[in-house]
Formats: sequence, structure tokens, C-alpha cells
Amino acid sequence: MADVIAIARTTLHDQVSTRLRTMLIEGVLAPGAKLNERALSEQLQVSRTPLREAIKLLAAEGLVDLLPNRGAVAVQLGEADVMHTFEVLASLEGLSGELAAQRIDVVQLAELRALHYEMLACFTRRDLSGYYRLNALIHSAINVAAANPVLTRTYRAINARVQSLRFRTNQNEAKWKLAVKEHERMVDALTAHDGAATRQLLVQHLQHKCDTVLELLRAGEIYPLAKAAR
Amino acid sequence: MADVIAIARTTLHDQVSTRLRTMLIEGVLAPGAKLNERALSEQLQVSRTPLREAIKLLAAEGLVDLLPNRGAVAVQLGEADVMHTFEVLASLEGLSGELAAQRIDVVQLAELRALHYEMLACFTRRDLSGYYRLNALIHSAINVAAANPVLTRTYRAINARVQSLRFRTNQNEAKWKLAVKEHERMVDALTAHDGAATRQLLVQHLQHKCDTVLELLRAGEIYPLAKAAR
DNA sequence: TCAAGCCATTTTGCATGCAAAATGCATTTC
DNA sequence: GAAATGCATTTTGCATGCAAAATGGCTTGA
Repeated sequence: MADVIAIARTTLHDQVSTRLRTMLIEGVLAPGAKLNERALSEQLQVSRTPLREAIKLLAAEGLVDLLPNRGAVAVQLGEADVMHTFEVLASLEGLSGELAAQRIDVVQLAELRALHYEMLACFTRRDLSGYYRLNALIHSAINVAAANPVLTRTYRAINARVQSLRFRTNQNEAKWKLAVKEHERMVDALTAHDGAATRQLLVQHLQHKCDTVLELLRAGEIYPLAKAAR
Repeated sequence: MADVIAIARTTLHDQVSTRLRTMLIEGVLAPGAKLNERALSEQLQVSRTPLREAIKLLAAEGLVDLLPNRGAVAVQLGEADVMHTFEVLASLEGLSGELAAQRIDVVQLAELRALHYEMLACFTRRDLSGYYRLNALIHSAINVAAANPVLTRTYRAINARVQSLRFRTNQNEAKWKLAVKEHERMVDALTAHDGAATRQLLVQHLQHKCDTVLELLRAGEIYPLAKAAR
């Protein structure tokens, strides 16, 4: 009876925070929108207490801003915010790659390669949503191979802040092709257990992603209007 | 009347979380200790609601573990946890140094050098607590020069987890000397605006710090007994 | 003597209530 | 007519109350 996982006993504020997080990432709660406690508590069918606890949590993760006595607001990232966030993300992703290159085993490597081929299939079919899904899975696999839970948690938390933007970027053909190429090199570097190369590739990859997001942000295709003073 | 700062209006849960954080870092709430809501609310003279909100926040920062229906426990880091945390910290500190090397201006550089000399003074007097204070200030100055608030926030949050351990490490002479030497090289690298070198030095510096902490942990000088199952 | 089961107490989790602050609107004043 | 002021409503922040879960000690039975 080894490895019997404890039955999932989740608290209400935990469920609420998860729910709110996806709402924020998917844009159901648009950037800049106020989080009205009463409205949300009615919508989610919970009292305000666990809701407030969840909001505090999201504030700690940087997904919402807390204005004293005036509630919470979904963060609206400006160009500088995006650049700062991606700088940190790239560094963490780089670390993740470096550690993964050192620690990844043959089974993980095989699975990674399999995911990569699936991604190639999506690319060939121009299946963007499938591509995104596999992209996330591949990142996750690398993260797991890095075998550092602190890193995983930190990356997750920060990534959530820009996840909603990454969602909306619609790759153009050239960029997409480049991204696939970069992925290919990444898998090679991991296979060779070349930490420095993997790091370099991932940092670069994130940099490109940041550029894409910034372009769209500047084109005004993400927010209807420029962010107000923050 | 420019730059009149708005009067500090702070919420109760914010004050409580700050208070609890220092209690955790300073070891008033020892690692492994349960955080009894009623006891704490009486001690801090607040009701349980803001206290609970603060605890959720600390849980998000990784300073306490949340056990469903069984409350919160001050984290007790094992060797693996310490290594994982320092891996991430080193990476962030490296990024901080790299960015600082690119962005630091002459005024900041001068201030940094001044702090460094102050630190040398403390070292010469074998004033450990002053040394720690200046160490923190120097790190902070580098962080500010890096000009990335996301990085600053992230570093702060993760650093808090090991801050209590760093507090207790009592440098031996050789290590202390080495640390001072490393600091000297850092200042040089920053002056030369050499990002790669600064990064390298800071990563190495953190690695040494990690070793020191691990040594003390293994010697059992930090926790009275090895951590229980977590 | 020891273990298992049961009950009392404690503790957490959530809902609700109330006061202070903020917001919106109408009225007043110049 | 525009700005300022006052009031009603809304909203946030915190305290308290109550139910479910956990903890600890006790009894009972072998």
C-alpha cells in the first residue's frame, strides 16, 4: 500500500483562489477590473471570508493589486512591467534548463522528445491551441526534470502574471517557425546534458516571447486602452 | 508641494503579516511550531479574521505550511529545501548583479563603494552584526540598481525563507575573509559594468553562503533536532 | 498492561453582522 | 452654469458566532 496519495481535501479559500486565478488568466476578470467582493461571493456561492483570503493570496502572487479600503483590482501590466516580469522569468527558465540538463534521466528525456514530436505535429497542422498546450507541457517537463520544487513554485507564480498575455499572442508564421526551431535545439542541448547551452536557449526563447508580447501590447491589441497611472 | 507622500494608511492584516514575518525570521516562532490562531490573535490583539488573512499570505510566501483543518506551521527547512531555495536565490541574485552592472549609474556606484568601505570597517573591528547590516544594505543597493521591481519582490519573498538561517550562521574567520574578498571583486565588476562577471561572482557568493548554512544545519546547530516528516 | 473505541474539549473553517471608509448623487452656493 | 458641500448608498475591513473537524484523555475490554 505504498504511495497511496491522501484523499484530496481542499479548503474553500483554496478552491476560490484557484478559480479566481484562472478567471484572471483567461481574462474573464479583465485587467484593471475591480474585484467586487459581494458580487464575486454571490457568483462563486461562497461567503466573503474565504473569498477575501483568496484575494489576499492572489495579491501576494502579484495577480491583483490591493488598494487599502478600496478593494482589489486585476493587474494591468504596462510595457515596463512586462519587461521586468520576462527578465525574471527568463532567468528562472534558464536555471530550470540548466538544472534539467544536469539532472534529466533517459525516461524523462524520451518523454520530452515525444512531446516535442507531438508539438511538431501541431505545428504542421497549424493547430495553435494544441501547440500552446504542448508548449506548456514541455516547459512543465523541463521544470520537473530540474527537480527543484522552489523553482517550480516561483516560476508558476510569476508566469501566472503574464500568462493571460501569452495566451493572446498570435504567432506569425516566421516567429512560430523560429520558436519550433528553438525547441529543437533545446531538446538537443538537454540530450547532450549541456547546461550552459540549454540555459542560453531558454533565455533566448523567453526573450523572443517577450518581444512578441510587447509588440502586441504596443499595437494595442491586448488592452483596449493604455493603462492608467499605476 | 511636490512629492508629498500620502499618509501611511495600512490595513490590519498587513501589519499582522509584517509582524508575523519578523517573528518567523527572528525565530520567535520557531521552525516547526504551530501557529495557534486564538493564541496569536490574543497576543497581537487582533481578531482572527485579519490574522488568518495574514497567515494565508505567509503561506503564499512559503514561510508557513498550511495543513487543511489543522492550521499553519512555521516551515522547517531540510537540507534539500535549503539547497533548492539557494539555487533559486543564487540565480535571482545573479540576474540582479547582471542587470545592475548594466544599469548602475555613477552615484549609485559611489554609494555602493561607500557601503563597501563601511563593511570593511566592520570586518576590521570584527563587528559581525554591523557586517550583516551592511551586507544587507549592499545587496539592497545592487537590487535597486538592477531596477526591476518584480525581481526585487521575488527575491525578497524567497530570501525570507532562509533569512532566519542566514541570521544564525556564525562565520569562521577564513569564510568571512573570503566573503569580504568576494565583495571586493563584486564592486570591481560592477564598476567595470561587467555583467557576466558580476553574475558569476554573486552566484558563487550565494553558493558559499549555502554551504555555510548547510554545514550548520548538518551540525545540528540550527535546529535542536532533525526535521520530522513533512 | 496495552490497545481500541468513545466522549469532551479544543481548534479550525466559514458565515454573518456591524462599523468605518469610500462612492455617487442631489442640492446648494457663488 | 460650475464647483463645492452634504447625505444616502455601497463597499470594504474587522469582529464574532457557529458548525465541522481534530486532539487528547478516559474508559472498557481483552
